[in-house]
Amino acid sequence: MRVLVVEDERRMAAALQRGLQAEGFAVDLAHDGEQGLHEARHGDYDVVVLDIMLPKLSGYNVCKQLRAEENWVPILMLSAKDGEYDMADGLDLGADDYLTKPFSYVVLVARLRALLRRGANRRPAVLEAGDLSLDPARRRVQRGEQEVELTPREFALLEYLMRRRDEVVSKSELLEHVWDTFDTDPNVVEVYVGYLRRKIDAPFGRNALQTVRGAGYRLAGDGG
Amino acid sequence: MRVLVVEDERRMAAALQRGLQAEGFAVDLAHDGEQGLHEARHGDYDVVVLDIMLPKLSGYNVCKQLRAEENWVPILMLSAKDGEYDMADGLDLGADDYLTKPFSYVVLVARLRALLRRGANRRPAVLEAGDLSLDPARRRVQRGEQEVELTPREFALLEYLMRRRDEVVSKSELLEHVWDTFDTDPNVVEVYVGYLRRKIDAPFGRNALQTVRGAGYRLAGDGG
DNA sequence: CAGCGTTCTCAGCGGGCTCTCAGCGGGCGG
DNA sequence: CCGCCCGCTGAGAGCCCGCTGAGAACGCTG
Repeated sequence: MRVLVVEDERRMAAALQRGLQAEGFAVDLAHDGEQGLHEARHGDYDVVVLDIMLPKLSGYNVCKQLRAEENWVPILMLSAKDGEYDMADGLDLGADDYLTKPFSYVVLVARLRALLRRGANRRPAVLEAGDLSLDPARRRVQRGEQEVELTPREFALLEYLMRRRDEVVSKSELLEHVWDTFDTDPNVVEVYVGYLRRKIDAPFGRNALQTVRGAGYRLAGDGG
Repeated sequence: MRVLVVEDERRMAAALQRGLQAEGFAVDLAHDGEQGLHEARHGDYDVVVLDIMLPKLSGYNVCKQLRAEENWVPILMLSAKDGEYDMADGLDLGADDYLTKPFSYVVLVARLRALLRRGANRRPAVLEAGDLSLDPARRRVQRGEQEVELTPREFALLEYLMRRRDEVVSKSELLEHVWDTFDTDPNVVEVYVGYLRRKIDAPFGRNALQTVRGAGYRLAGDGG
């Protein structure tokens, strides 16, 4: 199991490395946020231990950045007891667990194993675009706190557009991937886009579902 | 899988060659920047391992040059620990990954495989000419931070000109590739060039879309 | 069988987009 | 200096694209 430890305090980093190697992990170190982000991107790790207070780029931002890139490597965050960051924020940003310094190796190792066991790369179920969220597993759509009811076809259409958010998707692509046909009248897409707009945009005065004349539709990544 | 290793230190180069061959790669060597650039251009490699400190032409410049020529072969950069170049600059210039010396074969090979897996030749989605940018997937055009709205025909015309930036493109070529006809009145091209100028040049006091009397049009690579 | 929800078709309409045309201006050659 | 030709532009006609309301077909449930 490959572990990346991102920690600027040399003594702490070295201690973690020794301790984890003794537990049978392959441990690499990064000593600042930028380096940590880079290693996490390219190093193919099973789990990342990420200090919050780091030079150049905070652990907070490293985590945010990774998740924004759809990188779902499990992250365990470390924080000093009275850090300026609230750990709850860390979890909101996509960390999977956290520990407050000081902590014991035993606890750290136990948490790491728990993360690994829980199944790595469990990408969050929900797709998001601004305050618009869609949960494929639960088949739920929300605009902010407000739940929105969709028919199966509407749901499939929105899901596909959200997976490709910010891209322009042509009607023929939608027919192929949502309707599973290609020689149908594209008007049916227009009709369903209209239905969706009346449910997720119009009631909220928003404009997430944009028409790109002559090209297709685009779901705005910021939710309109 | 063909790998080009550009490295001036003979011993290091030979060691890399042996190590990578043992992993099943076909390895070619270049011993300075100029030679490396030449090989990378013509050798049809799947990935390039590029040292930064090189005689004649730095790896830094080799990378920059290749990207300027729209060559998107994956590049992994190597640097001495305290090199004068910041690795972040390397990534800005279009390298895909980097390693700091000393490194282990295991890590190098893992990174190479990651690069290859990630899908080589992932050309950047956006076309650029100075501060003018066009993103085909998102169907977006920007002059600096300002977004510009284009109709489908205007967009297609600008996309074609940007793909051939700095070249003079004749009206008949434009009719063929943008309008998909050849016996139409070329005046329609003049009309649309006029539309484009009013959207991407005039409001910004720029002059990207240049007329070459008797020959056609040229889109200035620096955005005018 | 009735009632309901969902999907899809159809036709009309409104407007943006495309293209044509004619007139004008300026560069260039004679 | 004159005239021609190339390219630019404003106006406008027609068309095509996308939106919408209505309703038919279908399946599911009670």
